[in-house]
Amino acid sequence: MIVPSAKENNTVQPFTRGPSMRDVATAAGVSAQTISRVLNDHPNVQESTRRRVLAVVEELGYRRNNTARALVTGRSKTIGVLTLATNNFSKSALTLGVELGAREAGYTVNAVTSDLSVQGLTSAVGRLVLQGVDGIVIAAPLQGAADQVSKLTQRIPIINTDGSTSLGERVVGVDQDIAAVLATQHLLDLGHQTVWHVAGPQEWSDALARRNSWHRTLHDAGREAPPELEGDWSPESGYRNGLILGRKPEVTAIFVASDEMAFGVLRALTELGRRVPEDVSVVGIDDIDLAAYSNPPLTTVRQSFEDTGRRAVASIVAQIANPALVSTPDLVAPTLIVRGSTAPPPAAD
Amino acid sequence: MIVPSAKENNTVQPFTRGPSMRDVATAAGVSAQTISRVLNDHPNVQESTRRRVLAVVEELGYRRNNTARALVTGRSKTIGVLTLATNNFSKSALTLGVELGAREAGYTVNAVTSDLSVQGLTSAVGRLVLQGVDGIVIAAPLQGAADQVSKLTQRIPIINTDGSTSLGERVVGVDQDIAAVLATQHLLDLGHQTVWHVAGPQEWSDALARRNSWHRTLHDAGREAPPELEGDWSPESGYRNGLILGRKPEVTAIFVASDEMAFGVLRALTELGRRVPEDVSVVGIDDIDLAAYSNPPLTTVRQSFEDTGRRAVASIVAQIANPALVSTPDLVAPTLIVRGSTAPPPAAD
DNA sequence: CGTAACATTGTTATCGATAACAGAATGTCC
DNA sequence: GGACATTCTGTTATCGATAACAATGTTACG
Repeated sequence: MIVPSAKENNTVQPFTRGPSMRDVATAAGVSAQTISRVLNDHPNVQESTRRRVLAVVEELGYRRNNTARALVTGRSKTIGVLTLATNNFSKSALTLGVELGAREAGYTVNAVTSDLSVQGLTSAVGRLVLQGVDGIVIAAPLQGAADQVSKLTQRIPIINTDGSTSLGERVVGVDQDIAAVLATQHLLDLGHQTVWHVAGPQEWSDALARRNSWHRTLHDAGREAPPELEGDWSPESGYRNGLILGRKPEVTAIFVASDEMAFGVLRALTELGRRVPEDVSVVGIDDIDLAAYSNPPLTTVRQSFEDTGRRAVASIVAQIANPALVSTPDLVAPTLIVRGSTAPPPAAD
Repeated sequence: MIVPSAKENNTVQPFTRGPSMRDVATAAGVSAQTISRVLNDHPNVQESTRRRVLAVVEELGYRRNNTARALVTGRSKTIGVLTLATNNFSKSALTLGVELGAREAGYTVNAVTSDLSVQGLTSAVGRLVLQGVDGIVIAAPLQGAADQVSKLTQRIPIINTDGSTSLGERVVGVDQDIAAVLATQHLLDLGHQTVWHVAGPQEWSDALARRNSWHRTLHDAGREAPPELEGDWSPESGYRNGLILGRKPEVTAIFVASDEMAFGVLRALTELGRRVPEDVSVVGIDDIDLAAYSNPPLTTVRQSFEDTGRRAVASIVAQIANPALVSTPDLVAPTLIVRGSTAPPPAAD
């Protein structure tokens, strides 16, 4: 698809640079420092000079070189965000929130992805550090990589949205204990004897927290907790586990650790001829955009990843401004959204 | 949530810098230039010096400062990607592809989002340019912003994944004509008299191409094209339009311009008591992860946004390496995925 | 053996901005 | 009116790397 252009560029000219601050200074008849002052809104610049400088800036189409600026200030005005290299709703919602929050705070976002390996995570963080980001939002379970990552980021504020405190770093997110209680209790309140659980990958502390909270809620209600199944967040894994659960006649209520897996569960139950919610009730977590449009519409626990991303950035920015700040975990409570996938259990025969 | 730390940091020390190339040079007893040579794999460095340098690098935990490097080389090793500030499948799949492609090519990704306004798009591109990205992938309709954007990016390779050639820039993506033909013809082949269309926002040239191709396909088959409806890519807009179409008894086949809208259509039809696919057939576009798990599973036209993202980066990287390159549009053909949402029309009464 | 070609390393200038300091002009107060 | 603060602007050094050039030492070969 790519062919050499007709007029071959003989002069090796890797790139052209635009006008520099010096060019503007010369054109405006002032020193470069004055240009810098104007552009940085420093006080003590005469109004007439300011106007003249801005006019020349406009005329030359001058744009400040942030690389040079970053070099001398030590600040890149960039925030890094690390996610897994998968495409799911929560990941992209969080990234969006980070981007929006960053923009409002005058930062841009450097996004990297990784797999779950220590090697992958470490190198992903390494890439961010190398790019000189001013702070990092991590939306992935670090696990064994925590040590190496913290070594890399000694001088950089870092925050985790996976609920993990393994790094001792700051945590921003949604209270997963509450989320699981809301889901489980909702099903119990409807009259179900017990609630089955399709958990997320247990290396995610969010998933672990949901599982534990589900278990505790059942226990507190005096119910036996059935063995839990585990998925990998994918709809396909939900489908697989749905087939297993759907074949057990005693299953009447399922709490699925993510909406995307819940879609798979719904599909499996339908294929097995078990009606939702008449025969089996299903609750998800997340409230993805599509949750209201499944058949039946999915009852779920809403957590705003976008908001989490924004709060993560806010926290990072605060710490950049004042490294002496320490913060306590910042968790917000999710809310239950009741739709059509839950109902009382079928009348006992 | 944020409180001042106990031990107040008195010395105003905004940040600490790690060891520099000079530090490594001193420790290794060579010049800084030699360090640079070793780190850049230049030839003509004696094996013993190379080893000594690498040892010192390791020992000091030295990491090269990419900002300084970028300043002098004029290359930031960063690629910018511009998307809309929404969270849909295609956007995040594309971003993921860009990230993966960039990583393989030794680049990182600077992601910005925008709304559809000229002002928003211009400033988003401006932010990327300011950050010194080496190339830009645009996944949004530029429309009126094209002029200003091209002014900003004169010196930077740019590529568009929305099928739009308004900028004269290079285009990478999926052939939307074929996509719409596949969907429409599939429904005609099943015996439907005509095919209704829920289009995407017509400012997206992809959406426009699908609409035109749908129209042409019907025309070529000698069928009357019914008036098309238009959504905004959201499931909710699909739902709204689905309610309209579902109330028309003559509607037996609907081609929806995205899977997410198709979910809304499915939901609306179900609520109206029209069975899919027995009464109405529905085809989407994209093949999102959840498409196989709707009720019924969605027949759709698969296009890999991740692949598009990768190809976009490959093209950008090629042009960075050789600015003299020109390229023709690089479109790949999508494939039809037949699932459970399509069937022959109900027997005429 | 002398010299060209090559291998290896060092020196200096530069990228484009900002910080820190310095100097000139103006204003203020007793 | 003189001492001193204040306002405005310029000069110099610096951030951390690389490019271009220079300077050695080494090898090869007629």
